[in-house]
Parts: sequence; C-alpha cells; structure tokens
Amino acid sequence: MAKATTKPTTQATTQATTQATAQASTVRLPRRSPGRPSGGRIIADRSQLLAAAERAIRSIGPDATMAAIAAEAQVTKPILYRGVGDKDALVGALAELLVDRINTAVGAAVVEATSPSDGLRSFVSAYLSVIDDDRNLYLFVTAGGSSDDRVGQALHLADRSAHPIATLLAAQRNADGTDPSVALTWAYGMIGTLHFVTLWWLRDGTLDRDQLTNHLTALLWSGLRGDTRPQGEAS
Amino acid sequence: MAKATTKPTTQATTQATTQATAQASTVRLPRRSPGRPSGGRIIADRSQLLAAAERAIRSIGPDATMAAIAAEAQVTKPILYRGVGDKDALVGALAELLVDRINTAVGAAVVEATSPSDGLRSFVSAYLSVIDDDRNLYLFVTAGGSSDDRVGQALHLADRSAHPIATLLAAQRNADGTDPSVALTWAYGMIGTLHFVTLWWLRDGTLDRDQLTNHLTALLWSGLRGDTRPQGEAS
DNA sequence: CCGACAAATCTACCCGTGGTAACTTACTCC
DNA sequence: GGAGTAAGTTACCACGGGTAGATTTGTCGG
Repeated sequence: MAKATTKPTTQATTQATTQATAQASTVRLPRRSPGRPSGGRIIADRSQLLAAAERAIRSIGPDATMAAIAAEAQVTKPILYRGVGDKDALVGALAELLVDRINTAVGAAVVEATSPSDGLRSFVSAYLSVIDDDRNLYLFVTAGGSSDDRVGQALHLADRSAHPIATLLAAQRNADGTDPSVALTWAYGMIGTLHFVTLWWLRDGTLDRDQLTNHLTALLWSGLRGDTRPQGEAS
Repeated sequence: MAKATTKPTTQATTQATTQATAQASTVRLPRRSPGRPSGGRIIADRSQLLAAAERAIRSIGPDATMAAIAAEAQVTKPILYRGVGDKDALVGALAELLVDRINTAVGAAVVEATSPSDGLRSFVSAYLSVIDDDRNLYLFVTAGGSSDDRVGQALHLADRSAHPIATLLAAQRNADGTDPSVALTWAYGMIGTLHFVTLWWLRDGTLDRDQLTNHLTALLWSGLRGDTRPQGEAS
C-alpha cells in the first residue's frame, strides 16, 4: 500500500488509534443490525467525524480510505457521507482545520519575535513544526483528492491561506509605497515555496529542521522585501 | 468527468486527436483477433506510446485513463504496460518530456536576453508559455499519480528541474561569495513558486499572462539576489 | 390496540480504473 | 508434421468512492 505512513516523528496532541481494527473494507464494528436504531439518532456530528478522520489518517497514512475513516469513527460509510460530503469536502474541511492549526502556531510564535526578520523565522519554524507533526494529514490534504478537479485539490490548502497573506502583504507594500498589485500572486508563490520545499524535505529529509528553517527564512526574506519592479515596467 | 479539459488556448506542435474514438474502456480498435499477429511484432516503441499518451491527454484532459491512452495508441492495455511501465512510470516519462520542452524554450528565450533581469523575465515567460500550451499534460504530470507515493508524484517535475537550477544557483552564489548551501532548497522553492502560481492562474485566470509574468519575475528576482543571511546565523 | 407510514440505519451493490493472468493464435525448428 | 515458443487479446481481479435498496424501529391515526 502506502510507503510513508506512520514513522512517529513527534506525534503531538491526539494519541494514535483508539483501537477500531481499521481493516478498511472488512468493517468490524460492534455489528449493529440494520434498521432504525433503538435509542434515537446515531451520535455522529461533523466534528466527531472529522476528529475520527484525522485519527485514521494519522495512523494509517495519507492513503487512508473513506471506509477506514468510517471504521475509525465507529460508523458506516453512508453515515460518514451524510456527515461530511464526499471526499473532496472532507479534504476541504481538514484543510481548514490544518490552516487553523498553522495559524495558531504561527501567530503565537510571531508575537514574541523581536524583529521583523526574527518574526519571519518564527513563522517558518512554526509552520514546519506543525507540518512535521501532522505530516500525514498534510499529505492527505494536499494530495488526497479523489480524481477530478485536480487543480482544486492541490490548491485546497493554498486557497485558505493565500488571501490572508496577500492582505498583509498588500498592506505592507502600500505602506512602503511599492506596487501592491503583486500581493496575491506573491502569496501563492510563497505558499508554493513552503509547500514544495516541505514536500521535498519530508521525502528526502537531508537537512535538519534548523538548516531548512534558515534557508527558507533567507529565501522568503529576500523575496518579500522585493524592491518593486526590477527591470522597468509595472503591472 | 473532468472539468478543465481542452479549452484550446494556443495548441502548438502536435495537432489534436487523430480520431481513434477514445471511449476509455470500450476499446474500439480494428479488432485484431487474439493470438500472435501475422506480420512480425507489433509496432509500438516507447516513443510512439508516449506520443500517443500525450495526444490522448491533450484531447481528453488530465484525467485520461490508461485505457484511453492505449486506445489512442491503437494498442491494447498490456502492450502499453509493456512499453512504458505502470502509470507512475508514464508520468515520469512525460515529466521528462515536458521538462525538456521547457528547457528548450527557456534556453532559447534566455540567450537573447540583454540583461540578467531581462533573462529572468524571458525565463518566466517561456515557462508560462509552454505550460499554457501543454496545460493538460502539465496537470497530468503534476497530479496524475495513481495513489501511493503521493509525495513523489507531486515532485516528479520538480525533481527533474531542481538540480540543474540548484547548480546554476550555487555557482552564482559561489561567485558572489554568498553561502551556496541554500541552493537546493531555493531551487525547490522557486519551482514551488512557479508551480503554485501557475496552478492558481490556470484555474482562476484573473491576470493576463503579461501581468503574471511581471509579478513572477519581480518575485523571483528579489528572491534570487538574496543577500545571504538576513538575521545572523548561517546554515 | 393495531396497522400503515415515516425515519434511520446497514448491507450489498454499482461503477470506473489500474494492473495482470489465462487463453488463443502464429511462427519456427527439428 | 508436430512440439515448443513468441506475441496479443480478452477477460478478469482488486480496490476505492459513492449510493440504492433492504431492514428494522418508532410514531400516529383509527
């Protein structure tokens, strides 16, 4: 099957699988018989399903199937599909969750920075830290799409973080008197940089995280303080 | 099915589908009967298969299936699988092809540049031009993987272009006396920038190509002439 | 108190896709 | 002429996303 899978790096927060024997298709639940359940509706709100999805992905890897996720949630597939939409919707929801997590970490790290460049370094460091802990989730979100809308899949995470970044960037450039129209493009560019470098690092991991942080910080730093237009014309 | 598909932008070089009625699974070939063919081996060398794959992808879209590609090549699936390996190998081969194409275009554009920054602009412009023409192929290569090795899939193109770029970059930084150890990281970063911005542009296409070229050139320009280490420490 | 309808769930299935085993035919060499 | 081999095609498998239909329980009117 997969290849990356577990490899317990730091493994924060949510502990691994409850138990659930997530054997994909051959679901082995308490085997409730079909039909309307005895005690009211089943207890599966969206948040629980998402948490279960995260648990499953964390333990199985980015190739976790919908069936496996349902099993981890102690629920059958139709319930899962009723709770979150299809797989794309699930990816979207998890992307949201991951972006929130990154934002939190990044925000916390940045406020206690002493200088702008130090702030950027904290940003990068916090970002890498979250990804390193949630690597399977990260891979699921960035490459887990089911088939069509290939473009949208790859951009799920990016879309959710590009606009805030672009806003910041535009504000800063407005203040500097430099052309702010590049903001959105540059935001996607920055995210692309982080994403690709991170992927490469997750796979080949030749640098340690400190080195990587330094390199990335240097690159983004010099990129961000871009001195307006290099050659001659504007947008 | 897909969503992006054709949209004939400029459509260079290879003309569209021969005809082939590429109906995916229900193959409708001249219906050669099974068994060893009458006149020697079948004529399907790797390069022809790759060309057929490109044709199929170009006309069907990035969701072209192996069966459809085989049909376009006037060949049955096992022949296709014998010629190229599995789908990952096909993606790899096409990635190589696309990288060559980009390199050619980029090289041609860059030599007639008058200044470094103009060279960079030519680089970006040529890159975008190739992608714009071969968008389906590009999407197939960057997101067409079959399932496992999600990381490798996304990096297929990147791996094939990062090292050359890194070499150039390291040489230049050595000449400048700036730290060359960042080269590989920065190379992946640049590619990530190009990739993500391109994806975003292919999907949302709000800027015209000239604007996008300007923005990207400005970003890469300021990023590349990075003044070594911004804060204090080295790698 | 009973029967019909509605609600909620699970099972079993469908479909498409990557990949291959098994069957079929033609050639070749003794 | 027949056994063995080379070359291809068909039919199939496995598996993952997604859903229709069977199945049971609760509810409400008569």
